This record gives sequence, C-alpha cells and structure tokens, in this order.
Amino acid sequence: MNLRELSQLLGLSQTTVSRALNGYPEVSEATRNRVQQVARDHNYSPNARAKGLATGRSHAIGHVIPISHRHEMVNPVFGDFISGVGEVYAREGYDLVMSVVTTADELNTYRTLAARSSVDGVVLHAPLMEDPRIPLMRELGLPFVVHGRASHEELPYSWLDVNNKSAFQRATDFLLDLGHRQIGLINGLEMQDFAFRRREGYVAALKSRGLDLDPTLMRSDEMTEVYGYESAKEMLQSDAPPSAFLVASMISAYGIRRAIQEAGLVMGSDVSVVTFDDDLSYLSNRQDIPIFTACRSSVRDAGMRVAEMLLRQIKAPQSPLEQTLLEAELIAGRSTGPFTGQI
Amino acid sequence: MNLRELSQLLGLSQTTVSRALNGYPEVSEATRNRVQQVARDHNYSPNARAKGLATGRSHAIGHVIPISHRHEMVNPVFGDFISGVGEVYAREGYDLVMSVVTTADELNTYRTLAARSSVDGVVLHAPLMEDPRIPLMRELGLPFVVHGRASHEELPYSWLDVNNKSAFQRATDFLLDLGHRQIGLINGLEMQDFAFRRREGYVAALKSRGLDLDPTLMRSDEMTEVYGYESAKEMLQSDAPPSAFLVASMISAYGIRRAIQEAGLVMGSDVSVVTFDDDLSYLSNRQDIPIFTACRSSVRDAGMRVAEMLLRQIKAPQSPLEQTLLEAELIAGRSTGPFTGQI
DNA sequence: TAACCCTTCCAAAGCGCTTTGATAATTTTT
DNA sequence: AAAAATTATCAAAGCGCTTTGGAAGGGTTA
Repeated sequence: MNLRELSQLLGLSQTTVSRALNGYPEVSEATRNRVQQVARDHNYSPNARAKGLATGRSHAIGHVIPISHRHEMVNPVFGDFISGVGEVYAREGYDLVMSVVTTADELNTYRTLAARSSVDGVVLHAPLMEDPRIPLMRELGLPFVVHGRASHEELPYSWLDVNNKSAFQRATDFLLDLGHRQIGLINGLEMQDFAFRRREGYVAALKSRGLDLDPTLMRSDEMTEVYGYESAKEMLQSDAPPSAFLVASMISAYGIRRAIQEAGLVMGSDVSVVTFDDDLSYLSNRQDIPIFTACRSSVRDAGMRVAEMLLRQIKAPQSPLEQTLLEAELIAGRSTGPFTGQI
Repeated sequence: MNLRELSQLLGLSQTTVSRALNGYPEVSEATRNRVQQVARDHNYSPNARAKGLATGRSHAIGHVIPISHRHEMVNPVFGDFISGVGEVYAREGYDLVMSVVTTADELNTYRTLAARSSVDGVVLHAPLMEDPRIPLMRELGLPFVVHGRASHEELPYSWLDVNNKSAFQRATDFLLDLGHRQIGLINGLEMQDFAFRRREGYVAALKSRGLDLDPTLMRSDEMTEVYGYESAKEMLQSDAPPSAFLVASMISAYGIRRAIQEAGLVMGSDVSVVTFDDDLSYLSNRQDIPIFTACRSSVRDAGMRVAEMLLRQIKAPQSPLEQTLLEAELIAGRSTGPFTGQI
C-alpha cells in the first residue's frame, strides 16, 4: 500500500492525502479524519526512503562502534547507553543506524555516512584526549554530540560528560577522610579522556593533602574482571599494600573483591573499595545498602540526554551548542570503612 | 557531489557513470577506470535513500530490542552479539538499524518496519517458546533469522541456536561423575526458550541416573550478579545444601562465587560451579586455566553466523531455510572438583 | 450582480538514483 | 563495399514521497 493507491482508494489527490497525514492545515477536519482512518485500516506507513529522498533527511542517527581487532572488546556500558538513546529515538520517530567497524576504518565510515547522507547526525563515543573525529565532523557539516569530552580540543562542540575528575577527587577524599593513605588506583585506559580525568581527580586529592604519588599503586588498562583481580592481588602482595582501592568499573571491582577475599581479607573492613558505577541494569549495585561504595551516574540516563541534545540540534540547527556536565553521586555502601592498620 | 554533477564533470551520461561504478560490463575499461578515479577524488558515494528508492531495497537489517519497562534490562550478551552481526554487515555493505522499544510496542514495530520497507530483513532475538513474532514475520513476508528457537513453533523457519539441552545435560553429567548429587540450578527466565531447554538438559541428566528433582534447588530469574549471590547463599544455608551449582551466566556465576567465599567455603574444592560462558569480551573466562568450568559458545561468533545466514537468504530468496545447531564446548576450569562430603 | 476572499483541493515538478530501450560508433562478416 | 553484429554511450522513465503554484467552489462584501 503506497500513497498513490491510498489516494485512489480515497478518491483524493496524493497531495491532499499527504497533507492530511502530515498535519498540514489546508485540509478540512472531515477529510483528515477520513484519510487517517483509511490509512490506519490499511496499515499504511509512508516508504521511509521515498520520504527521505523528498525531504532530504533520513530521520536516522548514526552510532559508529569501533572494534579494535587486537582484542574485540565491546564495552559493557554500550548496551545501556544504546538503550537510553534508543528510547528517545523511538519516541521521536528516529532510527538508530549502527556501524561496527575496525578502528582503522572508523574515520572513513563517518565520511561515507555523510556522503551517502544516510544519517541526520551522529553520536561520538569514548573520545580520546585529542580526537580527530571532532574536526572531521565539523568538516563534514554533520550535527554531532560527544558522549564525554576531548580535553585537547580547542574549538567548541556539543558534549555531555560526567564530571569524572570531581567524582574521583571526592572518592579519594572520602577514603582519605577514613584514614587511608595507600590507595590503589585501578583505572581504565588512560588514552581515553574519561580515564585521564579520573586520574587527575585522584592525583588532585592526594596532592592537596601533600601526599606523594606512588606509581606502583596506579594501573591503567581495559576494565575486565581479571584485570581488577590481578592488579589487586599483586598490590596486596607487595611490601606496602594499599588499604583501599579506587576502581573505574563495577566489573573490575568484582575482580578486586575476589582478590581481597582470596587473600583472606574482608572488603569493607580490612580493605576498602570505591568504584565507579554506571548503574548498568545487569550489574546493579542497588541494594537496600549498596554492595559497593560508588560514584554513581547512570549511563542509560546519559544516553537519553545525549539523544535529546542531538535531536534538538538537528531540529534547530542555528541553536547554540550545548554542554552538559553531570555530577556523579557518591553513595556509601558496604565496601568502605575506616583504616584499621590491619593490612 | 551527486551523480548528475559527477557525470557532468566527466562529460558522460548518468547512465554510464552509474554502470561504471556498479560494475556493469557494457562500459569500457578505460572509462570505468576514469570514472572510478574521479569518483574517489571527489569522495562520491551514492545517496543511500535515492539508491534504495530506485532499487527497492534498503541494504539494512533490523534488530528490535525490547526493553521491559518493569526493569530496563539490557542483556549483556547483546553487545557481543551486535558486534558479531555488525562486522558481517559492514563487510557486506549493509546497515544495522536498531529499534529499542517497550515490549508492548514490539510487534507494531515490526509491522511499521515492513510497511515503510526500511529494512531488507530482521534478526529475532531471545525467542519465547511460543513466539508471536515468527508467524508475524511470515505474514509480513520479511526475511528473518531467529537467534535461538521457539519450541512450540511448528512451521519451519531459519534459526541458529546453541544446543542448550545437551550442554546442560553434559554439564550435569560432569558434576554427577564427580560425585555430586545435590546440584543447584541457577537458571535464566524459563519463559525464554534457551532457559527452558537448559533446564530440560539438567532434568534429563538427573532422571537418567534415577535421581529425584529437588524443587528447592532450582531457580529461574533474570541473570544478575545479585540473583546468583542470593540464590546460592540461601541454598547453602539450607539443611541439605548443594555441593555444586549449575548456572546460566557468567555474571550470576560471579555472584555464586561470592556467596561461596562468604560462607567460608572454597570454590572448586568444597563447592563446584559450572557456568554457561558466552565468551563475552569483557567477562572473559579465558585464562591459562579458565576460572570457571563452563559450557562455552561464543555469542559473537553466533552473531556472525546469523548475519551470514540472513544475508544469504536476502540475496537468494528462493534458497531453502537454514537451521544451524551449535554444540557448546565443555571446558574444564578451576571451579569444579570431586565431591568431598565437606558440605 | 460583480468583485473579492477564504477554504479545500489538485497537477506537476523534483529529490538522486537505476534501468529500459535506443542510438551512434566501431568491428566483423558476407 | 554493404550488411550484420558488437561495443559504448545516452535520453528518459520510474521508484514513492513532498511541495510549489494554481484552480475550483462557496461565502462575503460592495
């Protein structure tokens, strides 16, 4: 069922039917109702490609997911983020077009996306400190919003980010206030902007109390369970083991907890742990009393906000760029306690 | 840069340029090379919508992700599966169109997808035992492949599934061979076909040795860490605690391990655990010796195969339906050992 | 009654591509 | 050398929609 058939069925022109369905005023209420009714009865939906060709927009948003071929990591955060943006897109009638590409093809994928004009805008994920995608998007003239920030980017752009620095600074302060002095930092890959900023927060907190940094207490890698486990295990076996850990992901926190238990220690009394909690649905930390003390910021919520920002920008291209900085909550759970000197 | 501009630039007709770029034979090699060169120089890619409108196909595959609004769960398996299908789509020049919808809207989303003809085919996720999507897809005439199976569906359809029953039957046998008799089953939601089949495997193994089922040892729920923890904790506190657990996901297995450690027991000697391992990149169980004894089947690999099946079907609609049954490997790790009677 | 103005509808062009059916240009066959 | 076959190119139609620029029809006003 296409527009021509539908209009013949109704004894009206395509013009009138199109206007009736798209809410234009120059059609009487009576005909509009009749048209809508018949369209519904025949389960008519306009052909997406034809509509797009005529209007010049695709009503689709692009998400490019790079897979490094060394270790095909799919960030677990990704699912929840997508579910957040996806909900908004669905509500607003936009499609989500995803391209899974190798990091080598990434920039070309954006070029092609723009050249074929298959999307009206894109969301940039996991920015590096200096990210070539941002100037590229400007060059291509494609609306975009960055989830995160690129510290070294000088020109303005739209972004939404969690205040990673203040979150980790507060978390570190929290541990310091509990009396901990040896705090292990189990960070994500520090080429990623978020991880770099978290480290800055950790460093700032220590510095402001005049404490020295101990490089043996600072790790940076892909945030798996095993990484958390191995890092914590090694640190706990050292001569001056940390009495607390600050960790960048729930999954690695599980690993740290395992290392603590395996060492015959108790998390929350012997060793404290503070984690960053993206509030993932399958890795929930939400109990009566949360298992982990954590900086919490829902990545699903971030996805919804990013989507709204981008759609606003697409609908009103002249509107000013938006920047949103979210503060993570620091929620106290069972995994922290005062320094006991037991370790 | 569009086709008209490009052809003017070349002093050729649109026809010739189009044929040159699409590999048709009725154009000389000399002109073809010239056309391709100039197209590349000007970064020309044909407009996706115009091409789709002209050819009648979208070169896109739909994935509909339902979010139950009770608890906005995004299955962690999802990310790896998407990265698998996405890699194949990218290689074959297809887009991945994702719709995140509430379960209530799900069927209508498929209807709309078909009516607007925005995709050339769809992948069905997480089938129920009796799944209304399968007859609907037939009605809509949209090519589709199911990841999993629907036990109660009678007519043939394309699917790819892991042999969940034999996997859990082997796993149960493995535990029985080690001397365990009280085996806790921490299953997924049994309205899902895969979970139902896993349970069948567990039941079959017990029955074939003349053992009775103990309903207090069988749980079914969304597979979170806390679910694994709570279930194991309760079972271990009972009068006749299990000496082994069979669990449907790595995440819940983490929870079980935690409950075991917290009870002062050692996983792998006091209590054995076998899990299903989807080989997720961020939850890797791949060590020199795997942490968990597990039925392993890579969901990323499954995604790649599903995508290949679907694209084959789209390219040759008359070709017969394909059914693929994968066997999971049973890999021995550190989490299992002979029954000691210590529990 | 004529002139004018809304309201309601429509014919036709255009979006950027593919593809059909011809037409020139060249080569081969008779 | 003329006829036939092949090669290389093109003009134009069509995919299904939106949108521009009218044009009827009915009601008001002068």
